[in-house]
Amino acid sequence: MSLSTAEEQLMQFLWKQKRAYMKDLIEAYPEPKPAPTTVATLLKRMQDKGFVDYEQEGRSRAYFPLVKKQDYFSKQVKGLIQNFFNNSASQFASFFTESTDLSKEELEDLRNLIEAQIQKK
Amino acid sequence: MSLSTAEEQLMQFLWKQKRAYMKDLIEAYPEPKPAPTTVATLLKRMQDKGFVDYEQEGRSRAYFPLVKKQDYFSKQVKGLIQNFFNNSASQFASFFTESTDLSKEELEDLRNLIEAQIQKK
DNA sequence: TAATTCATTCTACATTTGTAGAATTACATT
DNA sequence: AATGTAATTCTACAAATGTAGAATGAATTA
Repeated sequence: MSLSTAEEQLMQFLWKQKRAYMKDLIEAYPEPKPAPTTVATLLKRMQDKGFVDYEQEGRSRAYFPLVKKQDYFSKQVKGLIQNFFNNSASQFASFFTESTDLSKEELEDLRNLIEAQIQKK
Repeated sequence: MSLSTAEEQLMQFLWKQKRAYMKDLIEAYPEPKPAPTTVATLLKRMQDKGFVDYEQEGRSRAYFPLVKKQDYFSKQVKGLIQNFFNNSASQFASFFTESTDLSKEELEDLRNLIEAQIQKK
């Protein structure tokens, strides 16, 4: 089960805020903001899908993510690699570094990082 | 406009075959294969979305992709980077190399590749 | 206390997606 | 020519998604 586009957007706000009330979530949206009922529906569905939960806190609810952004993200990338690179992460990596326009500094940082990883092996 | 999951799967077959008849596409599916009408519907929708076209070839049609796999893929990655790394490709890259479990050889290949890119700048 | 505000639930409805039957057409084969 | 077979079009329908009004409840404030 995964998130739809609208749900994912909302999830982003939730990841950023860690814990949020309806009010905060609506505020996070750019204009034109959705109706509170819309957000409520999305939250409900996301809860059914197991991505968020809430804690009743006095009058209203404090919503929070159940899934870590990192984990969700990893799954996305894994999916992409599977679909487009026949599951080869390294093939993905080379395509990525070639097609993305990284600056010299960024490339150097990246090289150092990889260097460090090689050392570990 | 982007492809739905089912459409994307079909697109993968089309990218692999470059040019294909209905028959070939259905063959590409694993069991249980979808009904021909299902594939036809998907192709129609993909055509409306501008992702495929066909050439009438005698009795039947030769379908072919209008969008390159690379381009489509790039857009996907760009979207991910935007959503999860605030548009920083280098941040994405480091997260990627850390979280993916590349072998020593793969890492070395990657380093060399990056090294070569740095030289170019 | 009455009026206002905010969150939540219920209900609803249009659009998109996944899937395919029925009918039609056009060739392929007997 | 008669029949089988594959491709296409039309139609349909259930599920998922995007969006929100109406109603309700509860807290806030005038």
